[in-house]
Amino acid sequence: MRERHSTLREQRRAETQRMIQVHAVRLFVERGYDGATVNDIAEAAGVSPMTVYRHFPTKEDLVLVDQNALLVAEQIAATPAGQPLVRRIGNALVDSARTLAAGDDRFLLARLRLMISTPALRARHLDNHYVLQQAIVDGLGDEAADPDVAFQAAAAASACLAAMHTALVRWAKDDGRTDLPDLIAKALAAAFGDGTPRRG
Amino acid sequence: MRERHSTLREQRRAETQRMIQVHAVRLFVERGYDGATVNDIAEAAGVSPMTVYRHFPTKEDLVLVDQNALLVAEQIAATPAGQPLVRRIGNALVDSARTLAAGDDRFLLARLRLMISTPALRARHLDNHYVLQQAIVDGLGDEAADPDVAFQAAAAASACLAAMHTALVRWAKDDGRTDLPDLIAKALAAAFGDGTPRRG
DNA sequence: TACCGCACTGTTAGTGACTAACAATAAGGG
DNA sequence: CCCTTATTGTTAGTCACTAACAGTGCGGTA
Repeated sequence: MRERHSTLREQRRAETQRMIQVHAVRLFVERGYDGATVNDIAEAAGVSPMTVYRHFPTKEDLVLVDQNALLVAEQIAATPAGQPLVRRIGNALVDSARTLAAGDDRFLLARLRLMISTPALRARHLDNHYVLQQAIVDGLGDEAADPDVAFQAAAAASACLAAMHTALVRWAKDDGRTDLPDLIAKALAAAFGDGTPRRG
Repeated sequence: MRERHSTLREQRRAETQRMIQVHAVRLFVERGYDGATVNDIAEAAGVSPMTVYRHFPTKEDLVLVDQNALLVAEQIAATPAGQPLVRRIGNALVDSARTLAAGDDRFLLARLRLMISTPALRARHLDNHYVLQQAIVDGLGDEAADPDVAFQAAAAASACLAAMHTALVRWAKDDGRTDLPDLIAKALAAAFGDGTPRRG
């Protein structure tokens, strides 16, 4: 069989991956992103440097890896096509932030702070938004069959994501005390007009 | 004297810098970004690799270096404070694009295509927008004294820049045939509402 | 239970981006 | 003409990242 594969193997793999990332973020926080080499992280995690690279293709991925990205694209594609794009995308972002903020907290915050303060990480993080934007437009499918519509959707999506990023920065600056979904809603409102996306 | 410095020295420096960048972009287009090493570029430009690094701190800068960035921030700060932020920023972006498109063309297009297709360059390019956003907010000065206003301005600015980036991508895809300022205006309209940016 | 395939890991050697430190050259100002 | 200094070249080194090969243990199979 090819399906229904390993359980113990997958567990081990996921565990070492988690361990590597935890030690990486810890060292980055302690010494700064440039102050900790991949070899340091490997040693701290008790694995070989090569193993680190097999789990995280680049050093940046040690901070950036995160699965909730594509979730947003699906969420948008699932929303009814009636409302304007910025509202649909905005609502999806706020909702996904709600589920996101429900999870961990300190670890996410530490990673986010690293992403904001380290230029290389910040750049990659913003590029992920670009990729996500493409996914959003692709997820619209037939709705964006017309190139002009696709272009408008891309513009709206990237604008929404950028506004959300501003909220993330603010959230990190406030040490996670403020409500993230609310903050995102405020950022969207500031960019697109009062009360446009969402309410309540 | 420290001021009113060199003329010949500055000319030589600017010339070698331009030469390095021209050869770099040419080689990147020919062989791809990863296909041309900094040593290759140095050899092509007839300088030592170290000289390349002194003019362009990173390999990415060989494509990204561009002075029209800060121009936008000044342009926005110069606009009257009456209208809403997205409109002011949008107008400034359209205007700066107008002056930008008046200059060269093929070289700019080649660089832009590299920035879009190469993940590392695309990431850095987007990060430049982040830096520019900060500059825009700082340029508002007293207007953004209130943290909440500054936050809203940041959200609006980043959203505008993201929309502009979408226009740049489209422009590059159209091989520069369409009118860039017009395309940016369309992207802003798609994101922020029909007609000229914003209302209410 | 014994066997075999494959996922995971470690080791080694290498490339390429980037830095630090020192020496040589040439432009600018007095 | 002399002194300062900006610019460049050279060397040696660090670090992120890759390719290739070998060892080990899990997973299914006979």
